[in-house]
Amino acid sequence: MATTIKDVARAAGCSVATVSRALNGHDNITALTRERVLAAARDLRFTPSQAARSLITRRTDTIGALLPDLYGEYFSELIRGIELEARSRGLHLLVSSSHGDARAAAAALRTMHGRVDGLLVMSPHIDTAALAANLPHSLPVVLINTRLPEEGLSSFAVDNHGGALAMTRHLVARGHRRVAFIAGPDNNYEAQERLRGYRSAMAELLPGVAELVLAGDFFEDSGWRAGSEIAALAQRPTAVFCGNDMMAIGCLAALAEAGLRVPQDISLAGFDDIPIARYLTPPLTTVRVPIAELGGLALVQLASAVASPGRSAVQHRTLRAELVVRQSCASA
Amino acid sequence: MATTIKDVARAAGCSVATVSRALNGHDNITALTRERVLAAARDLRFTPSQAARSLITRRTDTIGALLPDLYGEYFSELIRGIELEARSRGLHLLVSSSHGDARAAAAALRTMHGRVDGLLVMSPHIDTAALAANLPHSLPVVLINTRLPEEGLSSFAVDNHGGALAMTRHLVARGHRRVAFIAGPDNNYEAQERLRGYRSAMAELLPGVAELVLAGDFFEDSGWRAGSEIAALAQRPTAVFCGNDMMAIGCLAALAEAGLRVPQDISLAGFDDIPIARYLTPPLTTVRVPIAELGGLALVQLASAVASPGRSAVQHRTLRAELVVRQSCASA
DNA sequence: CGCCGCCGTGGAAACCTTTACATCTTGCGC
DNA sequence: GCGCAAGATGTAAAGGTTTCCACGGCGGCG
Repeated sequence: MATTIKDVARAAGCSVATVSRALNGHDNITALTRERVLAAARDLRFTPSQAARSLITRRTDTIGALLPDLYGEYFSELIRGIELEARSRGLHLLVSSSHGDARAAAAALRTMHGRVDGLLVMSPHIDTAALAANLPHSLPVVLINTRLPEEGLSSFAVDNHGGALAMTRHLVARGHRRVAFIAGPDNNYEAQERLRGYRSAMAELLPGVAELVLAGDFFEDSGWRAGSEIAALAQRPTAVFCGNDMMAIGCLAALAEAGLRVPQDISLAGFDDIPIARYLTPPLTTVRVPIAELGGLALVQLASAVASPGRSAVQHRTLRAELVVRQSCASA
Repeated sequence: MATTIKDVARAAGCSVATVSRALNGHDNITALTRERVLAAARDLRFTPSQAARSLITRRTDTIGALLPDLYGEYFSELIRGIELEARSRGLHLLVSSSHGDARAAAAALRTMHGRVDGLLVMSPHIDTAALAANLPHSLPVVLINTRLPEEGLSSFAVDNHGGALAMTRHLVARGHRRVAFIAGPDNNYEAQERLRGYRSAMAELLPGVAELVLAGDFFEDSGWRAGSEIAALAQRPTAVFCGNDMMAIGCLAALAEAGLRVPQDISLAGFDDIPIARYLTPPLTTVRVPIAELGGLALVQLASAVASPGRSAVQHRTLRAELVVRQSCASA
């Protein structure tokens, strides 16, 4: 970055102001001058210092995404949706993961401040106090699947409760009475909502029938462990509803290993409809969550808030989660 | 960002220089003064303007990652490996995807310049001319799985050829003679190397036996299409080696749909060992590529180059790709 | 008891760009 | 042909931080 706008000005034989105007496509400039400047800039391989530029323009053309993790298909999809919209708007993407830790999230939030024009925050961790305390109030923020008492912030979420309700109803409607649920992390808002959906449906449709909830953490491994546990149960459930697809994948492997056929011996359902869900054997019955769309929508909202501060209305949207019936569930 | 270092100085009753020193942990400052400054900064919720800071320090504490895509388990793993190391070094991560287009990659490279201290570039697209022309020579760059004539750049790669060789040999050793290969994109360097490995092994071990190469693009869909094609073949191969795991997943689904059992009726192998490979039914025999490690190593090298420019030696490393035998392959 | 040196602090320059404002040129209308 | 307006270009300030240099005070050593 040895070459600055001054060098270009000297080479083109004009002032730095003219160079700036030529490079930024202002129109009050002669075609000839512009050409000379562009040529000089090209020759010198000049790229403006973003630091100096954003110091004066107060824009970074970058948005920050704070996600709980960057691992697995779910976040991969989310990032894809975000990046796609960001790219089409000429915005850069700064990613950071909090690893489920609210404190780490708060720290990341602080260091992002000043590097980005806006923030996309997904923090399903239920301890949102630290988060709220560190949300910059000078920056547009859009929340994704995050429960925050804060009012003034736009938020996009998925109807986790409704989705879990629908899936549980579906299983019960197909004759299952012993339906197990593999839960996500305790302190995770989305996991709680899905669990709540399962419980509502069970209480509603099968009053008196005991729930069966196994612990999990949204990763494959925990699904595998829960699956093994289920396979060894004396009173084995006829259907297993996993809190997300990743755990369903692990569970499926454990069930197969235990000699159980899905769906003939036991039905299996997931949640999220990650891209590979349809390619499992058997293809997984799950709840479709428009992950990429979720990220895209959030970015669009954020971009508009960044573009016209104060003029873009706060928006709360809950995306529908719809049942996707494939072949991993049979009638009991 | 209304509050600046001046405000803090006024509140703490000292000069901006002192505030700067206190905040940056310099030691030539009284404990009392430091405490006063920190308190003032906390009260005012002060965060330094990164733009101003990096304008003078010439550092952004950010590294850019230019990847072909952000989709799927492979890149998810790669990003995870990168982010983990970046986070532990206090570096931020700016991601961008080129969608396999060399021109887009070049453009992204240009706009990243000035926003980052160093660049991690993965561009398996074989048309590297545009890429090379746009690589900033003022910034440390580390290449991942990218073939570039450029000498002075550190690079990390995976032994795609060796891995494909080993897998093909494994299949032949188990008695397979009709081994199909589902290739990746034509213009992709990694895909080419894997194909070359398959061809070398076939020519070496089964001279005179025809190769069977089907087109693919590294995504599930293409694996599915190739799988359907294979299932319908009169002279059906006894083993299918997929250029990556994603296509293997698609292929597996297609084979199952056609009523073929894996591995009893047909063997299936993949490449990459993405996290879910072991959870497929049957667990996928594949070639383990240390994806996260690859990203991590590249970042470590880049970070050291950034920290001490000119002092860090150029490094070329090829990571071994090792066979992982699971249950998707049987003897012919 | 006096001087030297060190430590803590303040002032100001430097980083590089954008943009408001000033200045100059040129063309057009009267 | 002169004046005015509009358009092109230059000058300089501003943006917020870090750091070099200078300055003042205090302690230790002679």
